[in-house]
Amino acid sequence: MTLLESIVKRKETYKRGQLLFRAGERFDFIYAIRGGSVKTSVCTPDGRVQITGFHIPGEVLGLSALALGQYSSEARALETTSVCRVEAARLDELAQKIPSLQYQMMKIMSGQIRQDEELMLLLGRRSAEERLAEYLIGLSRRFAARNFSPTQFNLSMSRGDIGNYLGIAEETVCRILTRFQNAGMIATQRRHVSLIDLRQLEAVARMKPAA
Amino acid sequence: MTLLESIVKRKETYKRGQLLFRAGERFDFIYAIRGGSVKTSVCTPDGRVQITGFHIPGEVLGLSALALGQYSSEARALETTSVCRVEAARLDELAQKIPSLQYQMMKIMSGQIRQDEELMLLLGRRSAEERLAEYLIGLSRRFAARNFSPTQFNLSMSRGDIGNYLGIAEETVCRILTRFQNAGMIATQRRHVSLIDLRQLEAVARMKPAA
DNA sequence: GACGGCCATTGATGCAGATCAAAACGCATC
DNA sequence: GATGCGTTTTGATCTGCATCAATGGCCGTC
Repeated sequence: MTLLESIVKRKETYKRGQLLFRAGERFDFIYAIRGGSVKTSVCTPDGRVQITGFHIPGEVLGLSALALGQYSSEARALETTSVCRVEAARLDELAQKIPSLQYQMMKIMSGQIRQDEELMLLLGRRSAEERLAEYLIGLSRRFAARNFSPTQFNLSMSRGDIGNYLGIAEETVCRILTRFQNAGMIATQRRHVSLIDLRQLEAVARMKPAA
Repeated sequence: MTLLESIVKRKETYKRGQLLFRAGERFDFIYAIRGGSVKTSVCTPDGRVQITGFHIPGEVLGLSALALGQYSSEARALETTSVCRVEAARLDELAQKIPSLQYQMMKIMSGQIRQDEELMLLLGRRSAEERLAEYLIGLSRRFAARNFSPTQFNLSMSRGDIGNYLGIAEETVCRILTRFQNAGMIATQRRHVSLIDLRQLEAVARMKPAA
């Protein structure tokens, strides 16, 4: 990633709500996020949408387009976001020059698959409370990894987005957040969240009898 | 894939229920399925399981292990299955000799990501009936691609497996299959399925108001 | 060919979470 | 600082599907 960045200097910024790419479009670029955040989503022919991920700086978007030469999902900025854009056509060239690049890309994709598997597990087998607890913990970890506070952060996505991502209704997200708050596990005010009792949150995320 | 097969001749066979690899194990091999079928699954610390895919001949397993050097999921034969096993350690060597190999692998992974996104859409946003209809249609397509009958086939997985994969209960799978049968869309007897009215099935898979 | 285990099917009941409805709040614009 | 819109929150009701329970069918084993 940092490697890519050092090679290709093409930067772009997107404002909240702007599209980076949409599903079906020709695969021209991969995107490395430098600042801000992005959501990716897929949709059914009849218009229902599933958000497949929220992406923060340091992550790479667009590689799933490789197989068919067109993007499989759409990507939209959640806030003002700056990216580093790399022409897909130049990737082959670059890979020739930098042998480790292809390996890096494979690692990224491999990691994406792993992450998707986790999400499937979440969507298929867990209660709404577990999903939300897991979600908050996951965010906390990701922020920690970027040297931000793991216990105090701002959500760049709406309750509706969170619900969609987790496969639950917007209202249920609110209700459960309230429940967590009453239990003294978190505090929220609008999009700002404080995780107060991470241990208890983890207990919620991992409880329930076996299947 | 065929490329791989031509290079590395290491073949193995597994009987119904045998493990190819399990989650957390060191990443030693990738597997190309030659005959039979395999299910892959991930699980929560507390033992709940989510099946992430059913795999048929021509498909490659294990690439998601690349990122962390260990398998993220487990793979188990659904019936007698023969595979072509390639040492992970040799992949780098091979990639040096055959430039297109890495590209092929990336394509496979990219395709896997795409497929996972579809499954997430399925798990997150669709009713049990739609899921099952979609599932049958998907199987039909895959069989057709391998020059098997797209309307008559045997399921190598149990109702329980199907339910787990689709995020619904075993009993619900049965009930809906019965419903489809009563509606004249399919006929089932035990693991043999005939798709009678594919058009109607497609209608079920894609209906319902938008979100 | 009878026993035992697994898988499939069907029925009855309960609940988590969707959906519908409406109020309260924050934020941007004028 | 009033207006209006999008977001969040809370309440009431409804329902799809899980869960519990029981029976029946198939297949392998002795």
